[in-house]
Amino acid sequence: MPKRIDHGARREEVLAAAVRVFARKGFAASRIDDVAAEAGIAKGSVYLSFDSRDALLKAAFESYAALAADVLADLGSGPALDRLATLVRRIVAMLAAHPDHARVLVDLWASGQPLDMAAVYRDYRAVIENLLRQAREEGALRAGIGPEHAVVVVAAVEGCLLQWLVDPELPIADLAGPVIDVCVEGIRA
Amino acid sequence: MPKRIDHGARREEVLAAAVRVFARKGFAASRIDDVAAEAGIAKGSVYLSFDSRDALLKAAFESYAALAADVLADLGSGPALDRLATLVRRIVAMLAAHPDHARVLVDLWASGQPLDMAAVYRDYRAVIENLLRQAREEGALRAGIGPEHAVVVVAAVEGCLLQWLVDPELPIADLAGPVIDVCVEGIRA
Amino acid sequence: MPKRIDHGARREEVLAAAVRVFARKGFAASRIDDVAAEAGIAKGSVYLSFDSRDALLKAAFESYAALAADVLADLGSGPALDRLATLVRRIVAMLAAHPDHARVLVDLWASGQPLDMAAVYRDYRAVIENLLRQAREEGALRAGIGPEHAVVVVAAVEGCLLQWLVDPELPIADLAGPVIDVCVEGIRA
Amino acid sequence: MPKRIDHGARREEVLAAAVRVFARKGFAASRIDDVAAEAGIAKGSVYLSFDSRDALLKAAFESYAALAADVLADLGSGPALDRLATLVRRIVAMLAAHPDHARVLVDLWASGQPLDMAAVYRDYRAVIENLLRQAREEGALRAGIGPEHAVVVVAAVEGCLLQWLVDPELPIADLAGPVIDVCVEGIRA
DNA sequence: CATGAATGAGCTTTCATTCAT
DNA sequence: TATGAATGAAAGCTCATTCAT
Repeated sequence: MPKRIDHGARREEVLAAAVRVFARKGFAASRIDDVAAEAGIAKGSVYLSFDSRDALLKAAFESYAALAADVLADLGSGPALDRLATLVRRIVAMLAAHPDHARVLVDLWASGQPLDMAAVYRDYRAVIENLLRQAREEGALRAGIGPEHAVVVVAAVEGCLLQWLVDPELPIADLAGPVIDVCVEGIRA
Repeated sequence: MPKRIDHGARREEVLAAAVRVFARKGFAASRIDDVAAEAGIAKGSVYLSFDSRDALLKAAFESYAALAADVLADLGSGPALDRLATLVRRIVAMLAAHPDHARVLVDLWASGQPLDMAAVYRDYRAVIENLLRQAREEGALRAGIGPEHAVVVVAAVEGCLLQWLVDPELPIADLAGPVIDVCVEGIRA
Repeated sequence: MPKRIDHGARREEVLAAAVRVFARKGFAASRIDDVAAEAGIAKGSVYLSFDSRDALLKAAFESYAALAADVLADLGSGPALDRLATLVRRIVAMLAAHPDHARVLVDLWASGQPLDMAAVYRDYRAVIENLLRQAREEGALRAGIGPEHAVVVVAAVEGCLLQWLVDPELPIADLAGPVIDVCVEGIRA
Repeated sequence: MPKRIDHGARREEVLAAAVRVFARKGFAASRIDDVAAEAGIAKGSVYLSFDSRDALLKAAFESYAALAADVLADLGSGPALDRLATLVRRIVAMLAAHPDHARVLVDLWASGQPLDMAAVYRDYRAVIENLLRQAREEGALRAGIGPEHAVVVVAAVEGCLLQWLVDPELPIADLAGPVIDVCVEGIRA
């Protein structure tokens, strides 16, 4: 077997395999053997890239967090509520484009502490709070709506994700529109 | 330990203990020993009430589903959107009143087992679709909003729940208001 | 529930139930619950008649040993080889008449020490050695045959039993004839 | 512990250890731990070679069946009854040479599992039926004796085995002679 | 580096036995 | 006496992790 040139690349391959496996059977039912088989390497070799089974889940988390951070960054210019609509569309598109990562989210939610999911949602809300603050300054916001409603916008998107995860029949990709109808158009002045 | 008279009552006690344990450490990390200790009985005695560890999770699911069904039933009379607001308030109140059951939800979402969470959300959406249909008939609905936005309303509530589960700092009990602001008032004609 | 008058009778009932259960599923797979259910009493009540699960097997052994002893006793009068033939017929008839007891024999054979199966076969051989000794005195025995062939006669019968136990298709009841052909007629002078 | 090259060899070692343990304490009382200790490996390692405890018993059965098949094959030429005598001698020699395998036989008899001991004895009888048929054609058989007496010959051997298993004092190795006296010489014309 | 045999802690589940009623 | 809920010691099996090759 040839020696590995790029440790990082192998790590990515293994992680990708792990995410596929976790998505397929759930983290709890996923064995290191499964991940190794999916990656096409030996069980022990998984440990060359990751310290433990939990480290794989942590990496999957970080991988998702990076995806999410990408989406949250650089929303362009224009009216704040337009940027909010763009944000919603992008998140939904991202989830639909990475169904395996999305599926792993339930395991991340369920996995106790050491994964700072709270921070992910805190950042998420912070971005939207900012948009709402700007929309308020632009006078674009209906009375009674303010940054404190960011949690509801996040909820609408993540709640759609959740329903899709629980019931794959639900067409996640088509849900950006309805969410925007309610959470963007519904709060417009 | 004395003889039990009521098998059903003991079953409820064990289930309640299990739900507390699952809420505290997550289902994956919960041992039958933990449940037994929490219930104050011997490990083997858990099996007098439940066939297996998985059966405990299933029972927790059913227990939650019953709670949810209660909330969905009997929304009173009055304008449909008022009933929708009531529904949202009730669900949030129910979740806040049963934080342990709520915490177990992530395990139910993550559980690969045949728990039919999908049906729970399907029923949930169906109730709201009806309310939206009635609101439409009452002429209470803004243009562009219809039964197909039920998924967003469910999402807003479940998404708040999710954020709370992931970050217990978030005051779930205070979130009914914001959700109603957006998802009820925001869709009003 | 009425109180028991006759402890011994209840003991017999339980033992009979146990023998049926052991015959049906083998001792290893037989649970105290099974025996209790078969006897129509509660699990704990089995312990009123027997000290332990092993005690049931021991009792089954003693029960069989008594059956066997009965057959060996009182073979009537007449030429020794005729009595030997009678003995063989009786043993086979006894086994065929008590298939449950017979089936339990394999568990008795397999069950290690504290059951003195060795003594049963020792007694068995002793009786036949006596018959062969008498046959010899009667001049009824072929040259080269003597009391030391008792083990073979016992073997022929028990070997038939064994084949029947392993393969219930085999008609045990019809096997006395062939055994006598070989083991009685075959050793006649 | 170093890496194993030959999986099959390790399997044989574990099986041999298992047979020794089963012979010593009986299958019912044999723990996987015991087998592992006897084999000098860790408990979990037993499962690298065998799927379950029952699989060990099945393998022991197959191992014995192979031994038995060897003995039944290739009885040489010569008069059928001489070959029958050879067969008896060989079986007894085989049993005496493999006392552990022989001891496990009672567990195989008692095992409720689908081990098809019946087939072993069926084959066994078929071989002897053939020999008796040939003896008949050779005119070597006493009147009244025929292939239907094969069961008795098998019984005589297996019955000796049984008595030895139940009472190890009995000198199995010396029993071929008496069996032949009765079951071969006794049926000769 | 890569491998996969070996390990053994840990977990679920079973069930003989006890004993309060 | 009769009951069966309660117990808890066992035991089978799994699988993350290690490490000799």
